[in-house]
Amino acid sequence: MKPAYLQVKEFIQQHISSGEWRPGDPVPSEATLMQQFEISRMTVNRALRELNSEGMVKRVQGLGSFVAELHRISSSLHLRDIQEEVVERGHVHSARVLLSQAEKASAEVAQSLGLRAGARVFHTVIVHLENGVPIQYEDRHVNPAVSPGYLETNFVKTTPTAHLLKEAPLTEAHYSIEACLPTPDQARYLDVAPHEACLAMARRTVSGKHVASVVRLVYPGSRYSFAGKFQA
Amino acid sequence: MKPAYLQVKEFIQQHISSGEWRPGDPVPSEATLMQQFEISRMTVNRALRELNSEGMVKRVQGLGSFVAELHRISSSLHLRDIQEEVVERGHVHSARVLLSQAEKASAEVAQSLGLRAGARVFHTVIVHLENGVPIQYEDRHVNPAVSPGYLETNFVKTTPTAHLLKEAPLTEAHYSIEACLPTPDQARYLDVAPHEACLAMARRTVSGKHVASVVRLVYPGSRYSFAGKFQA
DNA sequence: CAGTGGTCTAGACCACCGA
DNA sequence: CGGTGGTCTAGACCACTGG
Repeated sequence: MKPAYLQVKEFIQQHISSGEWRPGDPVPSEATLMQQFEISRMTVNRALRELNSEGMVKRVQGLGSFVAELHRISSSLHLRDIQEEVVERGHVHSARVLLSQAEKASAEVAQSLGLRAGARVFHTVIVHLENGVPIQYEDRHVNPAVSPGYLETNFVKTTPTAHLLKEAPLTEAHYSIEACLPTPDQARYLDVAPHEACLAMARRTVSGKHVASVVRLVYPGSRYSFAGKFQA
Repeated sequence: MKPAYLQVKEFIQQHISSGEWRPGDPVPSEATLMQQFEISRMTVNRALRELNSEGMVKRVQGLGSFVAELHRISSSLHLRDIQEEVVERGHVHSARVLLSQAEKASAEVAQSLGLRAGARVFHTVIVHLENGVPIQYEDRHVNPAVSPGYLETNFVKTTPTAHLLKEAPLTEAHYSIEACLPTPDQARYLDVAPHEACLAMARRTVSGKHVASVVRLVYPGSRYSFAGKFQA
């Protein structure tokens, strides 16, 4: 037997996704559902509370519960480690380190990392391969305050993403996905034509009070896509 | 005074994001937190249950609650109507209908829509503009069973997305984001150079038992990006 | 076995809304 | 005012885990 709160949830979801209850329509009140299902109010409350936090219904104190506007169908992207992703597909991950050094930050990099221009930062450029085929060009700048030992890491065995996640639990990350043409360097190391469209993700990760790292990930357009599922 | 369940949530979140409790570490049990906060078990349970559904902790019956692995930081993309999006930015949306007709489905389209090859489908191609500048080329095929009156819609005033959302509440949608070069047609109507990289989203929307629509949305790489925030 | 989370109840008090 | 949701309690029974 399914839990009572789940039965209530499914009952309501069914009426919504069948189109019988339209966005804006009132959902039966807690009192009504209590009687209908012969269960306690806490149980009904849980069902409605969860539907609310899932964006399925909207609740207003003193007024009632209503079917939510349905544009709110959403998807969750996850911040994944490229190595983990490749291994999960049953393939072999390898990496080629093109650069790994300390530098003085340019104005732009300093700004993104929340440091003053000219501050010492770590810079790595790594190409990730799946079964020997290049799939990601990773150009990363790291805040030394967050990971002092960053450059001593063996980036063939562990990725910067994995290392930084372990070093500094991150609290948030901003990203932007865009299309671009590869730079000559990127084209060479990703093994794509100079005019082939590429997918790029720019990402800034924050750990506590510090910006941990800024990175530009470039993927060959012909060999990579972000896929997912929106779900009600 | 903040609700007790929220205080417990924040207490735990603080210990996690400060790095004091690492991924895999056990979180205090319900019984412990009951005593510590002098509140009932239901309240503690709610706090932990919500943290669990938010991906912050992982709970195992019979074992305990643990700090979740932090790769699970995620972002929520929303399925938005382009018109709504433009208006929200305080700009003017307009549209140019390049094609709007019934057709016999090609094998590929029929497959995506879950119909037999040669079945009658609706096909629209529309360019969306923001303040007169083209930003999206929308090539869409619609299942007539889901929206029989689709072609009678005035697509200058309302978008296919808005119309379909209203017509058929959707239950899920699959998407894939990739980089591509524009076709000659797309380049012309989006007003981009033939070699400029573009961003494309392929999307298949499902309403109940039917596939409602398949669409390919092409954006000029220089004028559009998907941005967002991962959050713990 | 003892400890954990999963679920549920019957009642309670409060804040908010509209009439 | 009555109806709504927001929160909380003290207890209960169950299923699962480990030793």
